[in-house]
Amino acid sequence: MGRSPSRDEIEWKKGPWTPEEDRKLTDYIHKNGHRSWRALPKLAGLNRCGKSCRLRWSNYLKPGIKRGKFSADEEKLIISLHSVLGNKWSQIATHLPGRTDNEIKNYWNTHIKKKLFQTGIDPITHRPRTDLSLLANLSNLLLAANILNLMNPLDNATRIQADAQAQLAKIQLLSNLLQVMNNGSSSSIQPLNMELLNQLRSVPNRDTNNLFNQHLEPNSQLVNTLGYLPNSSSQTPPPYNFSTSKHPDVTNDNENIPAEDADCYRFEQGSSSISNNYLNDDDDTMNVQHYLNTPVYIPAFVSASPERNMNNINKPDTRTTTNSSTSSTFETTWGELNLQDDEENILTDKWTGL
DNA sequence: AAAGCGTGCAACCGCGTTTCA
DNA sequence: CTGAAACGCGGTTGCACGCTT
Repeated sequence: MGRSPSRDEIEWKKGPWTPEEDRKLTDYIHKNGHRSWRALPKLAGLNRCGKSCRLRWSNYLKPGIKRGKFSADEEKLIISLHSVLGNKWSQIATHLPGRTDNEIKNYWNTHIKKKLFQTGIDPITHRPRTDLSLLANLSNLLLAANILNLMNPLDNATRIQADAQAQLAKIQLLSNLLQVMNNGSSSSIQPLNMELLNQLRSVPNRDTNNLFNQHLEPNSQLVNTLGYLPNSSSQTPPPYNFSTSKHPDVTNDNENIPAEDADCYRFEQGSSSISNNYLNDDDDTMNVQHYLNTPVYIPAFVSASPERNMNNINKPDTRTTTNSSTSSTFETTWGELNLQDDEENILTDKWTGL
């Protein structure tokens, strides 16, 4: 619908508010409230349109508005909420006391969006970027790493830098490749994957643990930022996406399954031990049946993905995990989840493993 | 020192929705 | 019921500020 501005409104003052105008507006609203924004400017002695007054009040002058830097928790919350609500800034703002929709929107556009993009996450879909330019950049990174290694094999500093760069490139590339390849998809992308995969294998790696053969920890930065691990295998994010992470209290002590191959851990009711607890390839998806209607302990970022009902997650438990190969630490919040009968197919259909 | 450039954010604009006479 | 006015929301703009060249 909309309404074209009347002649009077064109005359209103625009631009930044002066302290004097702020004082007039605040004084007036404290004394009289703001029943009619349209009538307010005249009554308050302001040469501003009602809309401008409303915006100034609700975004800046209203008591209780929190100014300043967003905390890490607030940032996480914004990202989580955005993954569910999209650009519904006013709805997001209702979950952040003291923050306005405008402030959250600005923070998203100037900080978070950029941060996610640099981390390789599409800020719109909240899934890893799989666009060709990104893959091309990674390809260049790998090439650079190769060149650095070849240029000066005896120079320790250069070698360390090249190794670090190669490691980074591998992690990013492998992560993206897996997402693209899991797509089951597009024949045009597959040859590119193979080419990049070969590049990946060709990068020299002086570590005794060849990264390519290691089991990757989930991208901790991504997980901590998003609260869940996104997956690009479908148009909409899948309800589940198992990671290789494990609860620190759990040791995989049976069936000769290497701990790093276990993807999902189940606590026996009334016991701290685990059994029949792994899902590490397609055949193991059958084991899902054993999980039905029993508590399953999985990372909360799995269970808290957008489609799931958050109420199903019990006993949140945040633990710090150390990646032994990189000595890096990251926090994962675990939760107990009761799978329902009708969720079996979701698990088996969406399960994607290395 | 100054021009150019990038960044962050307050404020504006346009349009959809709700309210009310 | 209808249409104008008011409100609310999301996208965009423009300016101040800081950094780089």
